Amino acid sequence: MGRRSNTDLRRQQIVDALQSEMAAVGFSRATTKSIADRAGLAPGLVHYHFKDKAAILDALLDRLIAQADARCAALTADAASPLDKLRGYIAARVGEGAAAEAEQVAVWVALIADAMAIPEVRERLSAWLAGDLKRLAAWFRAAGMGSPQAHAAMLVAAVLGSFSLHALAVAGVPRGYAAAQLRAWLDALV
Amino acid sequence: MGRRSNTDLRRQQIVDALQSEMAAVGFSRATTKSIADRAGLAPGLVHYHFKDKAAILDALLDRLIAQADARCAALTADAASPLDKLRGYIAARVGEGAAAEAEQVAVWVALIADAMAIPEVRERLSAWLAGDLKRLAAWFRAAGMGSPQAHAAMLVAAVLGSFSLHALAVAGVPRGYAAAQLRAWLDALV
Amino acid sequence: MGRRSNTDLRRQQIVDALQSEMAAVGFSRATTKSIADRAGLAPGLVHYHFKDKAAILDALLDRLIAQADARCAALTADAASPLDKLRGYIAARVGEGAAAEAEQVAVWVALIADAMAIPEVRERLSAWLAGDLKRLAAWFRAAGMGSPQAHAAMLVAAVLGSFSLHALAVAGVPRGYAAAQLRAWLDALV
Amino acid sequence: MGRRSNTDLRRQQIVDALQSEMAAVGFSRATTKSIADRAGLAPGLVHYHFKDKAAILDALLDRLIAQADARCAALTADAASPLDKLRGYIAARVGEGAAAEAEQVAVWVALIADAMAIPEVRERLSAWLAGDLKRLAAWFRAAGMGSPQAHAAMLVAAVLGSFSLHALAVAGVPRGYAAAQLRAWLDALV
DNA sequence: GATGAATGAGGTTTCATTCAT
DNA sequence: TATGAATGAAACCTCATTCAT
Repeated sequence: MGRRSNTDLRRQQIVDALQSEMAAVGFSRATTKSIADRAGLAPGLVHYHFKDKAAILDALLDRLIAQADARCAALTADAASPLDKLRGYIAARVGEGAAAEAEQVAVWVALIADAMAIPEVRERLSAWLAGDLKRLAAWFRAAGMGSPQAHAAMLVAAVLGSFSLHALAVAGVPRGYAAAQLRAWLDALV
Repeated sequence: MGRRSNTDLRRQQIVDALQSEMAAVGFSRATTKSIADRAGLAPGLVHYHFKDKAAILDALLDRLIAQADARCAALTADAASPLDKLRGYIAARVGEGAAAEAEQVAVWVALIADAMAIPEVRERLSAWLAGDLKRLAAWFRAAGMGSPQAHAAMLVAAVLGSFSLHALAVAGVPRGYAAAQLRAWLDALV
Repeated sequence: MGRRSNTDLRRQQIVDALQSEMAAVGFSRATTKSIADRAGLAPGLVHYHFKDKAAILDALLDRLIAQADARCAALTADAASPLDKLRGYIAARVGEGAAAEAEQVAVWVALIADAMAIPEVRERLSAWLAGDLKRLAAWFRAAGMGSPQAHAAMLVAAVLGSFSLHALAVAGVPRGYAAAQLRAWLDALV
Repeated sequence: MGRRSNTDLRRQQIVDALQSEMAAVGFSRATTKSIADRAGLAPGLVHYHFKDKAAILDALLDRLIAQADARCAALTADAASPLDKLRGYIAARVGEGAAAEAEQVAVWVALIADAMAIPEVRERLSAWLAGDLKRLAAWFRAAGMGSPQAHAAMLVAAVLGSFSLHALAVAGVPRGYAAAQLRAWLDALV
């Protein structure tokens, strides 16, 4: 008896819709109605499944971080050396199809800007990146390089910056430059 | 003979205020009232001096680009070699006091995110960065390096990314890492 | 032969829940969901058993009036004199455990306020109180007192007011003052 | 230069409108639109002058309490004895034209019900009534009567209850019964 | 130029009610 | 009977913009 719950599906749809909206117009320009429309749902339903707009953003952040972590884990798992782990990280972040979808890249850029205005988001992103930084620094150290933290910061910065450049669709940016350049930089450091 | 016009002063105050607001909450969360308050002016006055909110953003963009260009010009003007010009660029963008003020950095990050949603802003930023890219590529080429466009893109990406990292206040980022790392990268390229 | 109907139980549960909600937040702030939650039922079930929110209120009013009447009847039934009937009324309304439960008192106060906005409720309450008034006036008259209607009105007013005072949790109100004071007032009238 | 402020006038109008709305339908049924309509103002203007609905209620409470206090002060000021002060209090609360306007009485009844659901309102009302109670008890004591607190509570309860009875428009309630009855009760106590 | 009130569209959220299962 | 998702109207509030003074 009773009705089967489809909450998980609906939540996914709504989070998908927010992701698209954020890529297109950012978080504060995304309206609950535009999200509902994009998801093909009635406006009220959005708030049936999420307390408020911020909760959808939260769920999206969960997902993006999980995806990024998974991708990174997959590409560093069977790395033989710290150096290979670093290569895996680069591939995970800016390699083929890494952020192949322009949408995902745009979302990250929007997210970073919004993070500054929404404390909770800022803290989550900041903490997550700090974790990446720490892990990268450890690998740089294990690979016998000096100033591992500076290298780690540079690497993360380059990744984030390549997202911005991509999102802005700047003319004159060669295809696949980021992965190639970062790998070359890494090799030069050894 | 009437009073002296103070239009320029007022416009500056308003643009200053928008800059602070954008650094704090981004463009779409900045309200005309919050801008007016921060400028110490009455709300109505904002629209006397600017057609609408977008016009203030336009003026801010004018100023930010002019400042960045001026700084870059100053630090590359008397560079003897292409390599020194590149060093000048790095210093201009991430050197001591370059964007020393957290506010300016935050504004750039916000601007990039907003750019994706406001076509006019996106085109201006994109065109401006494309210009930087072109100039940098020319210098890389003149310095005898291969794939100058890729190097230029990497350099710009690293700069933008260091802004994001700074704006997010990520823990574990060493002070002044960006300038040092980019200079070392440049030297290694030679 | 189907299952045994539990409609009556369900209706009771729902009315109970509305009573609690009204005591806590009043009728218009009580939502069908909050009522369902408190009753431990699914939201949809509320409207299966009641046409709409107003119908639950109606049922609650039925019950509250019936309880109050029953209590009054019990305490005046074997009164020997009109004066004893009046004493019974006082005991029924403000005596030990009369509205001992803060919840019931709060519900009455909320009900009276809502009555002003919901014509049907107002008419029912008004008619019911008019009946009380009439009965009380008859007893006052039978006890040989002048201006029986005024006495009756005073008595009812004092009862209702003591509910308000109780619901507001005003400091400095002695325990059990209402019954004591009203009995003394009655004795003084003789 | 500039525009003369009319904030005080507007705030009064808005508070007036809320008072009427509350008398008619209570606080939670009063909508910002209905308040604006009644005040003859545009909806947005309400929020220009008040942060939110609760702020209007706050201002209304300020005014109602001030009016009630003023009336009480006026009628007890030149009382020769504690007993006369008590008579003044009764006149102030339920005397001729005291709450002559049905609207004011209805507002008080609505307010008491809402008080239970809005902590801030409850505390203000509760504290204010506690103050009345204290003052009344002092007068009863000064008049040489026993259990002054109980008498004070009874008096306040009777007043509040007479408001409820009035608001409900119960049939069979004699005109002016409250003042007469309470005066008689007071005399009998001596 | 300057002030601050006024407007009204639109955004977020709530919720009574309906309905598919 | 029962469940819980779905709907859409309406409530509250925000804010860019206009306008009277």
